[in-house]
Amino acid sequence: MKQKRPSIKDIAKALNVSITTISFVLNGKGEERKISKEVIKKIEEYAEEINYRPNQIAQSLRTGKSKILVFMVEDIGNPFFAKIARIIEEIAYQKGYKVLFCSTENNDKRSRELITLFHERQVDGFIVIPSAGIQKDIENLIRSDVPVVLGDRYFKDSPMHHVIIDNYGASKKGTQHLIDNGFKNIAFISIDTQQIQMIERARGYQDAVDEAGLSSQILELSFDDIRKQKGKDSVKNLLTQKENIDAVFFSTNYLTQTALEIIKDINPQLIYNLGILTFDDNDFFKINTPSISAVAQPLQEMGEELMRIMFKLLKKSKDKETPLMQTVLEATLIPRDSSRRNT
Amino acid sequence: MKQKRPSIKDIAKALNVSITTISFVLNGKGEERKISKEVIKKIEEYAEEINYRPNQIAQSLRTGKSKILVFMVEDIGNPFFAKIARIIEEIAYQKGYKVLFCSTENNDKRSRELITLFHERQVDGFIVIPSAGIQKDIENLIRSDVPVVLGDRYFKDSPMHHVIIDNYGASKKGTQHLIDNGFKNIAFISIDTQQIQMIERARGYQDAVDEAGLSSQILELSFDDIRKQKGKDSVKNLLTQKENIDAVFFSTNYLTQTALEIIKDINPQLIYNLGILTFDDNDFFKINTPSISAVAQPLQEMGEELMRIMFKLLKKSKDKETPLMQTVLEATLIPRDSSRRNT
DNA sequence: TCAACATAGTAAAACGTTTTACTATCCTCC
DNA sequence: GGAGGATAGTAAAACGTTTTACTATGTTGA
Repeated sequence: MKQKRPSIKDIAKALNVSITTISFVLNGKGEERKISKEVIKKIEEYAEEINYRPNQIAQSLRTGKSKILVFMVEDIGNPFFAKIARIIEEIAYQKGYKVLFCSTENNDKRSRELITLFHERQVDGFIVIPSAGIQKDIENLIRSDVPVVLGDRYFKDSPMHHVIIDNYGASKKGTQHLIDNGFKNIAFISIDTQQIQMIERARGYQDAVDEAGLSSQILELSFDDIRKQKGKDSVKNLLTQKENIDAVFFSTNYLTQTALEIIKDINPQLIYNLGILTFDDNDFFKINTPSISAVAQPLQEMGEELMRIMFKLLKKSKDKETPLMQTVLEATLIPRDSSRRNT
Repeated sequence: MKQKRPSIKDIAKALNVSITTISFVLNGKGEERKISKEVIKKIEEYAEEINYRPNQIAQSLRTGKSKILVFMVEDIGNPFFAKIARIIEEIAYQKGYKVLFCSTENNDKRSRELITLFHERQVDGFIVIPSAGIQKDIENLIRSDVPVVLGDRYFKDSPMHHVIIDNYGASKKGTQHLIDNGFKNIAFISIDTQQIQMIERARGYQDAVDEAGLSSQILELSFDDIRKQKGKDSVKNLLTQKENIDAVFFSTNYLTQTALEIIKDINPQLIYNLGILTFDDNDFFKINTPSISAVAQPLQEMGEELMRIMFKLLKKSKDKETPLMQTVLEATLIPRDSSRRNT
């Protein structure tokens, strides 16, 4: 026999106390509301005994809060995002929040739909890795007083809370590392996007190369072409036609992944003669032969920082203005074999 | 000015119709309940016009359904699970369900807590990759009439709906592949666990080796030790002390990952002289030098099948018994360089 | 003595739905 | 002319909380 979960009403009946009193006591307002010690004790003990848990849905209906956060990423199957997700999940659960994950596929339309969907279902807050074209939608969201924190990227002319890394600096540092190791013709392979983080990375590369008096070579692939023949051909062209290229800096992890495949395809030996550096570390870069040097983003800190800001926003009282919280973290260069020049 | 979302009440007021009528119409029961065409039309048009969306929380409170599913995995940061998560997410959203992901860390206590947590918050269904010791908890869950589907593993003496692969067959086939390629001393490295899928994999290996008249060598690491020095030392011992071992079959992807690191550590050349085969494919195995042969699980089908069963369960009427749904899928052997014997 | 206040609670509305049970009006048929 | 049935709805309870406004009783102090 499946008996239903006890509700406040059941406690009320059993103890012959009013629902109100119980609610006050269980919400820790017993003292404040002048409920006597005995009654408080009686209620707490009984609640414990029957293992009472408030019905979250009823609470949500009444309070308008759902205790659910949503984490919108490009692709939850991408280890970079999956790892951050893991960290966020952990912190959220500790504070009694649950996290919904969803993949936007970097697609504005889909992102918009998801935002609407979750906004309607009244999630309490959004942690978003935004696709490039949803600035307006996010602005609307914020205007309707929903806590939003952006990660990894932001919108240039729209001040929002965010946690990013110093992409320009990291990229410049990475490029410099290649230069220091004696590479002279460094190509930068990136995504054809208006996303600020990619632009910054390209800028960092450009400046480093310029300052060293070297020539630059930027290849931008479209997000959709990457895994298709077209994308592969572009990379192939870059690496084979221009024979002078001696190192490649990839602006993001999934590019590297595809490119390594292509490089292997072109010529298995090529990888040993090419300097390789990638943004975003990955467990496998360490294992690869040669191991791949990376500019690693501080995932743990990013997750923690995103959540710190989110909880600040969740706690803030409606009336008083919250100051803009924008954190810029530093990436770490992890030099491995692939960026060593073998003479 | 933030205006609140329209509710049924607002429509009622605007159109001068009762709440009941509106609810019927919007739930498609207009005809059935003999509401006139004009009223139906009027209500539908107005709802459209003001972009009315029912409040899911109120619906949940009333109906007891939350339209939320939970997907419990070992670690959402593990690409194997992240990929399945992605597939499940996709299907769920299409049907108007959302998915909560959570990581159990293969820890019974944590799993139990999560089950309780979500059960209390009345999620509509559980898709679980169970840790070994939570059979009782899952049984309880099922007893209280919550749809549950297990993935990847199951409990031997407890009939539940599940989607698994033929681990024994896949493992045997993999081992056989190594044997066919001329390896004579194949070690099997696995996890020290009672989980059925691991036991089956070990059995497949054992049988294949036995049938070929070769000697077997099984190393079981504890889940906790894998990333610690202790685990590394064990693997190192196996590979260096017993000089006769010429191939290694890893029972799961994160083992392979750690092991490749260790192998590289011991001697960068070793990897070329060792046959390597792993369970679970990964984008990087293809890229690695040498590329790593894998026994790949059909992620897409697993996800689809899990959801197919879940929706069957969600739809079923309480009274009639659902037959046990247990799907066994086949894994695919992907031979790559690491299982080729270089003489 | 009685106004004022503190104490220890409680009743009832509200959140936004769904659903059961009801009603008012008209029509038909004998 | 009125019983019975169809038509086209509606009122109100219910889901389980939170919260506002209220009350009954006792205590104090001038």
